[in-house]
Amino acid sequence: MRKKKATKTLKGDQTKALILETALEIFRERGYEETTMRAIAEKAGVALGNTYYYFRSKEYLIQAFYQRLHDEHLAASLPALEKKETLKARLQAVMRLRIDVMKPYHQFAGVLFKTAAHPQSPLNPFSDESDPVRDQSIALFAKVVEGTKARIPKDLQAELPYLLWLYQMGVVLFWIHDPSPNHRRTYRLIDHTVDLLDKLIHLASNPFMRPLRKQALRLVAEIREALPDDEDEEQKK
Amino acid sequence: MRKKKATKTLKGDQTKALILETALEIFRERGYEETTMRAIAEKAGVALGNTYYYFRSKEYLIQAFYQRLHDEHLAASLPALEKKETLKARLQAVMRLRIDVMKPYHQFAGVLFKTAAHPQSPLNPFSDESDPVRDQSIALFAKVVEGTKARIPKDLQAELPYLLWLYQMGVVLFWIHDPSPNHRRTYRLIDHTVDLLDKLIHLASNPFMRPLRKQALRLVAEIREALPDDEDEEQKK
DNA sequence: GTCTATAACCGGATAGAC
DNA sequence: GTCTATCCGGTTATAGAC
Repeated sequence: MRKKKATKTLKGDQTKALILETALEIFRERGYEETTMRAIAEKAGVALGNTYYYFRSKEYLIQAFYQRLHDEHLAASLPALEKKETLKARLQAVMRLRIDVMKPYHQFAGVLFKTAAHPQSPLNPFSDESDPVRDQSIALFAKVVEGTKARIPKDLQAELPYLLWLYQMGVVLFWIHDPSPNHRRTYRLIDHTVDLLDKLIHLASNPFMRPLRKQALRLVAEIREALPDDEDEEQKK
Repeated sequence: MRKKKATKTLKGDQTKALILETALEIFRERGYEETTMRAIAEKAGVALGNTYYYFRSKEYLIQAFYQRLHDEHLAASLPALEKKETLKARLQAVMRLRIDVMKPYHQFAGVLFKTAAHPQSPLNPFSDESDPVRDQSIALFAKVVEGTKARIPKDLQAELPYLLWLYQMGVVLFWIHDPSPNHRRTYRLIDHTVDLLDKLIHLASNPFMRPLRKQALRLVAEIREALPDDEDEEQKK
């Protein structure tokens, strides 16, 4: 009995993985909109209905993709972080790796933000605590901050990972719109903004800035707390 | 001959307006996704094909809505600006009016951001110079800045309207996710961020901050210049 | 140039049999 | 868990009327 269940789960996992791989493959080739669920099913050798058995909608394929992106990003970042000491170098490395990892999906990635910005979407990065990717991603930035010797005030240090995650979203948004060859502009943007952010963080850490910093951080905390749940409003669908 | 053409155009405009009104009405009631093109046509008393004659797709209805939002916002802002002198008061008034104007469309507005964030969408506020709404919207913030006596350095003054427009987008994004009754949280967010922004602008205007300010503004200029055209990459569709 | 009516296509999603 | 059949709605096409 136990055995049987185990095998079945395994088989299910395999099919699910197969469908996801196939989908991502076609997404890379043709983009998201141009890829039909029927095409995915056919190429994966399963029935249309079966893809819906594993992924409730086409959008859920993106969610799975999201998780995988993070896994790759994390795997690439950890060794890089071991070699860097300063906040600036660590942040720059992690941000650049994010783009490296996403590179093969540039044209497909536009859809990411499209659905991510939709409050009612399961992909919305702000709500849906059910979605752990966001927290994992913020945790990565916590690692970036923790590993430095920089003397950052506690209050700022606490919110910094979240703020850097937001910053990352901004950079990705830029990257999606960046048509320059090899995404040169995005890499340049990262270098410049990291430099600037580093300076700003040090400026904000100055005791002279304490009142302003406190006010700004209170605001950030408010925003964080306000956002996570909008599930209540619209129960339907 | 001339007469005829004029009359016909007029009639066309009326029909177009009728379709848009009807669409917005149903959008307000049922939301965007739940509103079918067939329902719009039926309620407006026109044939399905006719709605496509005036609006190339369902998304283009949103674009028209966008323009109308701005018109209303502008009309509400101008008189308000005449009564305010300080940058802080002017900015606060304009931001609050933005939410006032959008209020009836709260649940529908989620789609705005969804499509707006998509690089390939005609609604993307960054590309598509064909879309004049963005420039008009930035121009409104230019008015907000110009009308004050605050001694803001020229370089910052030049970019400030754009930056405030970005800030507005952030606030709207927050509002879309804000389920609090009467959007109280969004109004509070506006009050707090306006206060903070006011302080930051004055801080950035300090001669002591000149190098950092210059660096930040160079960055902003770079971003502005990089974004506006991604039409080239994807010609298809 | 504006509009109707109707049918058809296409692709996301669902139902229900096996 | 997998399949086939079907629905539903955005979109297109056609053919013709004012």
